[in-house]
Amino acid sequence: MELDKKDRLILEALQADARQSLAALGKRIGLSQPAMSERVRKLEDAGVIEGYGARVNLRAVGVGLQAIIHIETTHAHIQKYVKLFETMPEVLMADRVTGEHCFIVRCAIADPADLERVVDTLAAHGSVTTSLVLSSPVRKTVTIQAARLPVK
Amino acid sequence: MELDKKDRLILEALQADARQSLAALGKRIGLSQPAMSERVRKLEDAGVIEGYGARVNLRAVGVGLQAIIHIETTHAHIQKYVKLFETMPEVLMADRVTGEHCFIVRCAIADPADLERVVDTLAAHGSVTTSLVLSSPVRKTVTIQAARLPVK
DNA sequence: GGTGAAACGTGCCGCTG
DNA sequence: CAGCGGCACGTTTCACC
Repeated sequence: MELDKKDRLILEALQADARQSLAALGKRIGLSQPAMSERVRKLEDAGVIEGYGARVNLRAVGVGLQAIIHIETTHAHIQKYVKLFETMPEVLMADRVTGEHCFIVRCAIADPADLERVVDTLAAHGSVTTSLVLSSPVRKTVTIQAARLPVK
Repeated sequence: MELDKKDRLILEALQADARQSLAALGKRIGLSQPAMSERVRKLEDAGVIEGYGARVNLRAVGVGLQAIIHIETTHAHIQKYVKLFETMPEVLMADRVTGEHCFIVRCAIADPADLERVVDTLAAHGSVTTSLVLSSPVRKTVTIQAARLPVK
């Protein structure tokens, strides 16, 4: 789908606040409410907008810390890891990457015992290197998905 | 703020779809619409909900690839890097971490030339190690913020 | 829980390329 | 003539009491 200037403005505005009304959105962009409705629907149908999410403060749901864990393993274990990630609520994001590591995994950690458990679990089929997140100077909006909220 | 079971359900539901109506939300949770309205407002005021964002398909906005770049530098350059990140639209996320690296940075890349430019820029005050993202088996919802959408 | 106000979806018409 | 935006209407949803 081809995006024009107004589509980009709409995406910007919806990322800043996805719950604003179509009328407000229209006012900001310079379009009527029905026109906005139409454009947003098209962006959704074309898959440009994949959905809308709330940005939840992780500290408020008991996640005091995040860890970025690098995993090195052999090709034979790749699929096992993918399945493992899916069962772990602490795993916020897992990327398969090029380079000496196979996966880079971001985890939500409640406390040191939690971290230990996560590291031990992930070390099952490979070796792990753990970095703790001290601060996140840039964070262009990470939301964790509903079903995976770590249970407190 | 203390979250009860229903608050957690609300957070889940809003992360799955932030644009659903309060009435629909209430039906799902088992609360009246005014009660929902009140709860959501409190979650917002308490900072548990930090905002609402659209999840945008990065490919649709011209980002074909992501790279995770590790930066090693000396303490004197930390602040310079933070400022640098903020000026770079390609930087989606930057975390300061413990371990041998100082920063782990996730970048949105349009094409190889773009990657080269980003790497060169980031290598200004330290040394970088680049990993390309092949796939993201788990991605509990990353949205990039409006103002930083890479211009195509 | 109820009520006034605001938002949403739809159908129709006019403009423009 | 096709695509897109504006206007007006009925319906739903919201905020406040």
